Amino acid sequence: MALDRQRIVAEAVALLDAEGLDGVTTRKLAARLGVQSPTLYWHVPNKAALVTAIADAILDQEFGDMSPPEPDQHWQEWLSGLAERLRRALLAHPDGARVISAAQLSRTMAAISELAMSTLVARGIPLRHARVIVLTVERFTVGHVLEEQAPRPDAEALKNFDMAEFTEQHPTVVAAVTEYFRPGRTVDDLFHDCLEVVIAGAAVKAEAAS
Amino acid sequence: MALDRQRIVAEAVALLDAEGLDGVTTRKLAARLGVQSPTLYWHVPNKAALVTAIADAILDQEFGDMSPPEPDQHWQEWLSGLAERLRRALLAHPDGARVISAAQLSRTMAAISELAMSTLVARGIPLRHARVIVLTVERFTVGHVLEEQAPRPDAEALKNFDMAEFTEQHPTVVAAVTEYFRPGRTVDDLFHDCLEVVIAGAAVKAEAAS
DNA sequence: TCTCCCTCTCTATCAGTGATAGAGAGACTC
DNA sequence: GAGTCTCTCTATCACTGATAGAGAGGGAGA
Repeated sequence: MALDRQRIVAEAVALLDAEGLDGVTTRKLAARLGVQSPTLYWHVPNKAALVTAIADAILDQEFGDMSPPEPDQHWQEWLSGLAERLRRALLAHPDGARVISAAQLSRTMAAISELAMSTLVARGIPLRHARVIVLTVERFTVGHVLEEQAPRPDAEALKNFDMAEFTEQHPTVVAAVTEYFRPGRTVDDLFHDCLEVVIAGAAVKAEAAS
Repeated sequence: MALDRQRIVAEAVALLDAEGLDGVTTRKLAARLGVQSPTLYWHVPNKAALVTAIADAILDQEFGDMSPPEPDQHWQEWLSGLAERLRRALLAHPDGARVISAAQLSRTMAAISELAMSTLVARGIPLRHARVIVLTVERFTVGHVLEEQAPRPDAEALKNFDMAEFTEQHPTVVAAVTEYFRPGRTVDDLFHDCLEVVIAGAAVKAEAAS
């Protein structure tokens, strides 16, 4: 099969899935493609461009079809769904959030912003506020998933970690975590609750502005 | 001067300031300390631990003194100030947000969370909601600064970038950016406006819960 | 004083990284 | 058939985090 940019990126995503972002090296990627690593540089200028391409591929998988809300749908609900989809796209691959935050000038991310801002404007929200709301939702979502995907601390880090001492110094944090994750609650609920905070604020600001 | 962990971390922060996170290598750091690189491994188990230590140092610079709000201060205002301080701490060093998001089990970040959550609880907000609000503010702030500190796209990336085409495909985004950054407006204003969205949502949720 | 041990730094080396120079195979064009 | 363009190769570079193991120096106990 002929080697081209598209096949390189597809294989890079597969490598990302198998080994995480740190495992995506030019040599391993080339090996998977049955080729020597310098060959990749004929098709891709450098690794940063490759990561950006991976980011676009990841987003495209979830945002292949992007559509504005139905006329009878509240924009809050629609925007909330967009954020949930963004999170799903990032969680679908190891280090997905790191990949997106390392990407430079992602086309797909720009398309998402365009759709979201124009949708809010169409609902009568002033452009300035539309931008602020969309940026807030996007950045919160990326920040949140980044934390969700943070690697479990390695053994070396845990050796110096005294749970009893931590509990003593951070009783509220520990209580909040244990209280929050009662049986049946998941990390999805946590994101949903946090997102609700952001969306509620967006509604307040939009109301005040229009 | 004797080499110890504290001096290593201080010099690592200086190196971060001079060259950014990618410039913080064990060799360069050792050279600055007048020592060979393997020596560092006597004092620090590995590079991840070093980065975590840098993260704590960065946060400590801004959060050396942490205090709950005055009795007559609204928690919204206080929490907002906390987020502004967090942002300032991250912006004070190149790649500050990347450093914090790469840190594993930062003590200082935990202390910030503890103070914030306990403060909200003391103001009558249920523990569950206090946690959600604090996490939302923290993750939004890190996500936002991460984007603020994203490197300007390199020349290679810009070569394939057609501004006219981008403007055509993303008219709302381009219009929003140009409209937003009128003379006198800065990136600080953008963060402030986005933060207001989050805090407004927090107020709504806190009100509904208590 | 001699010896042992503990603390800390060293040299040497490893496997792996992104990237470039430049040779060369194959196909396509004039 | 000659020339050129496209793509892949080998060889190599400077650099990374990390480990093994030698050895210098000081303090403690005999």
